[in-house]
Amino acid sequence: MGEAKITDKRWSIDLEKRIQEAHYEDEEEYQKRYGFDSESKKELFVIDTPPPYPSGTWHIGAVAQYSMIDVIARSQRLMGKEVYFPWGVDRNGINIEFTVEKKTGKKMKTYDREEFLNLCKETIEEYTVAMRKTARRVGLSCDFKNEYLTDAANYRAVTQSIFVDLFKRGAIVEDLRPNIYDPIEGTTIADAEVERLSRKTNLVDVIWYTESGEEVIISTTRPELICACGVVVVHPEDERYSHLVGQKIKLPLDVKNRDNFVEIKTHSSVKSEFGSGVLMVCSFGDQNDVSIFRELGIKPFQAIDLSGNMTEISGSLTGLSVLDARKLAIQKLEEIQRIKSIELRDQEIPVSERGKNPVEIILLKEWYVKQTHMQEVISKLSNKINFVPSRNKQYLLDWMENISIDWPISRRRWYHTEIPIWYSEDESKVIVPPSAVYVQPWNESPPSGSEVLDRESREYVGKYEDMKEELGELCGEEKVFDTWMDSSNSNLFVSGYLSNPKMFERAFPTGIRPQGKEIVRTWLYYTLLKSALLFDKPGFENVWIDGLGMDPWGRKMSKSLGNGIDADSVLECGAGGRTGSWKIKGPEKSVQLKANKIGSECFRLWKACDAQVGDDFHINPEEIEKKYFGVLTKIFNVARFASQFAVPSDLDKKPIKLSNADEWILAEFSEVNNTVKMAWQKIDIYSAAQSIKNFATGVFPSHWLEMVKSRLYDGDENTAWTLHRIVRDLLTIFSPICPFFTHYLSITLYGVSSVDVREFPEIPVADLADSEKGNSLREMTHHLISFNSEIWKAKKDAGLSLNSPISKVSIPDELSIISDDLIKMHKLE
RNA sequence: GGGCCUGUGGUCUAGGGGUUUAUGACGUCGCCCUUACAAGGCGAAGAUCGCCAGUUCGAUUCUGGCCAGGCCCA
Repeated sequence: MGEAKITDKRWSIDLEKRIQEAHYEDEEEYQKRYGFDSESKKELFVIDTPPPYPSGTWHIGAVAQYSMIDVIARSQRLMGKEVYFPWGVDRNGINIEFTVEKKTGKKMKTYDREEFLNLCKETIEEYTVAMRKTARRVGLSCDFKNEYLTDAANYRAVTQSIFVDLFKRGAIVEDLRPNIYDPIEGTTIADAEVERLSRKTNLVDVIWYTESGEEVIISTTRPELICACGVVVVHPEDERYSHLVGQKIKLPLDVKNRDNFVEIKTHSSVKSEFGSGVLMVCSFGDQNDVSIFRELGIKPFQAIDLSGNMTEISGSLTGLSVLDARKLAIQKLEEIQRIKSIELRDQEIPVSERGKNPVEIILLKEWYVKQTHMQEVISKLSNKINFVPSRNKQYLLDWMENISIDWPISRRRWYHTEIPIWYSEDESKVIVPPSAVYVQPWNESPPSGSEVLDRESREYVGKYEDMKEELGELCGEEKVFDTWMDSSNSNLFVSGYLSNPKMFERAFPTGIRPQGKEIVRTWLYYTLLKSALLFDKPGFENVWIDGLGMDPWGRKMSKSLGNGIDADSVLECGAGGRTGSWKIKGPEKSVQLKANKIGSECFRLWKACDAQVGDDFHINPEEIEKKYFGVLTKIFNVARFASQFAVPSDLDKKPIKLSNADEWILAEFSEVNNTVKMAWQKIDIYSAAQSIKNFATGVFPSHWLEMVKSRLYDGDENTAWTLHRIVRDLLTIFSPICPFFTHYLSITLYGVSSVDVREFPEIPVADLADSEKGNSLREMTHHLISFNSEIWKAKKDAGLSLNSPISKVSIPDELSIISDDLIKMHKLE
């Protein structure tokens, strides 16, 4: 026995930060530790890290989830796999465009396109820096050196190449479909940009006649859209009209190039009490019209053109603006005595956020990925994927059930990946770039190696270089991709698609997709769709779907509720002696939460132990500290205690003769070890964490250590071997959860870091693992626990201190083989 | 508004028609202090397993409805 090698009295946040900083400082060593070798002979395990979107603050729930992804990465390394844990940042999209618009007070389309892109890039870079810092602070073992950015050329090139590939195969089509459009600004807008304004509008009751001559009143605020009416609907339970269902009804105004009769059908969205209870459905008066057209499978008419004027089908209204057309339509209906009444009403009309212009839903030519035919295929392929937890697969299946239209992938925005296509002057041919080359068609000509394809048949026509002259003046596509188009090939990108075919061969399907349940319908689904379209394979071997971080009462954290908790404040709580305090709005009143020390290790331990994967979890810093910092203290002290005894020279070689007590604890530990190994295999963090915690803070220190203390003090080398062997391996199997904590202890005690172990430890006690002998030893455990309790209680009842002798105690038969140790432990006489 | 997921002491969790007077942990409350330990020990309180019906000899467990929270869609 000597001086304790571990001199710190306890784990502290300052110590944690020191270790962490050293860990990340030496890049070479870091790379050696966590880098990825695609040519390794080991099994490759690629993690499709969810690239976070930098938007200022990183949600603590997401950080918690990320720390668990790190646990997965580290545990798989420990299991001997070659793990690629990439670090990516998602930077495409409307979010950053909005941020820049807000910051500068200038709308995107008032900028020069290139200038705006540069502004976005600069701004997003600022946010990215903060995110990288938090990623390290929570201890992620990502490959930071090879950071990928979704707005970088190499990433966007993959998105574009996949587009070209799918386009050639006919899996991507152009089509006219409804979009929200601001006719004054001349741009598509997203749902998020629509505002509602109250205005006075005329509600016109128009008289229609059915084919059998029956009069039907239909109320509308949009009489100019009668020409785009595709169907007239009534509520299925409205008895007043049930006899009309199935009949045809004549449009009351003249139209051109279309049938002037439409059918009367039923739809549950009709409000019978509104007006006459009969609704004309036009393409497109509002979003409800869109969904009725879609549901009933009716082909929409294009009544309004890109400049907001009426198209040919409106007959005599052609060329008029929407407002003028409405006036004329009313006038014409009056002339033919088809107006029963006109009432001025308040109405909420959708306008564009920017121009306050009434928006229209119009048909626009956009790009779509065909997906309706793929549902069965994806469903079958997903049966080959292991979902953790399995029940969360249901989110995916339910979503796929509901898919009825193709996936629109084009957007009229800027800070996104460009759709890589040019059109020939006569629009009959398209030019696409070669694979793995990033292009900006709005800004440049096709690069060398581009191909010319027939726009309709997609057949190869020739090389761009050879055909330059005959193609005429090219028109580069100005539209960009929906950002899910980028995100949905993250697994391909990180698995080496295009960049490393040899690796891709081995690494795809990607090892695991970890993600939150809220984006199963987008990220997961679209990724599986692409993997299915491109390779007819499932995208992943495993999909790990976690719940979301909630406030201490289980509510969503949001700015408006004032119940958010900043991730950095929890990770830094306790650093430099600074405590943490959070003022949070509870359901009734504001609550002040306080904690002295948390840090990354405690935070990770909490998430691993406290929240089963898949369900939403409550985040309360006070509880994180109260429940889990003590666990760290306990394990720290076990290690500190062990550190005063010399480490036997060969921990791998079991001493020839071990005492019964030592064999017993080794039998217990080998079972824990097995449980943990199985748990890591099944990506079951919770079970691994629980069994490590229970052993390390329970039976190991309280019962075994107490029992063999005197032998340790007496210099029993075999017991010292048992002690160190268990402590060392315990730190190793614990290292995925608390890497810096275990790194520090293991380096100090054994000179080897537990985070560097690349083979799951096997306790050299095969005869004690899954054997009769082992079982009978483990059978002893509960007898021992209750016997110890009895003695401690007896001493307490007798008013004796625990280290004073006690007499007249008989050791139960079950414990006879360790009676010597028990006598010493309790000073039995 | 629609679909889906979840609902076990204050918190997290095990279980899954009767051996259940419901598992374990943390927290809480007493009492005591022992040489790694502000996770030391002993003890106590605390749950009609969200609510209501149904199936059944029997339901926390199965079915349906409702309620609450969550996610997504509109």
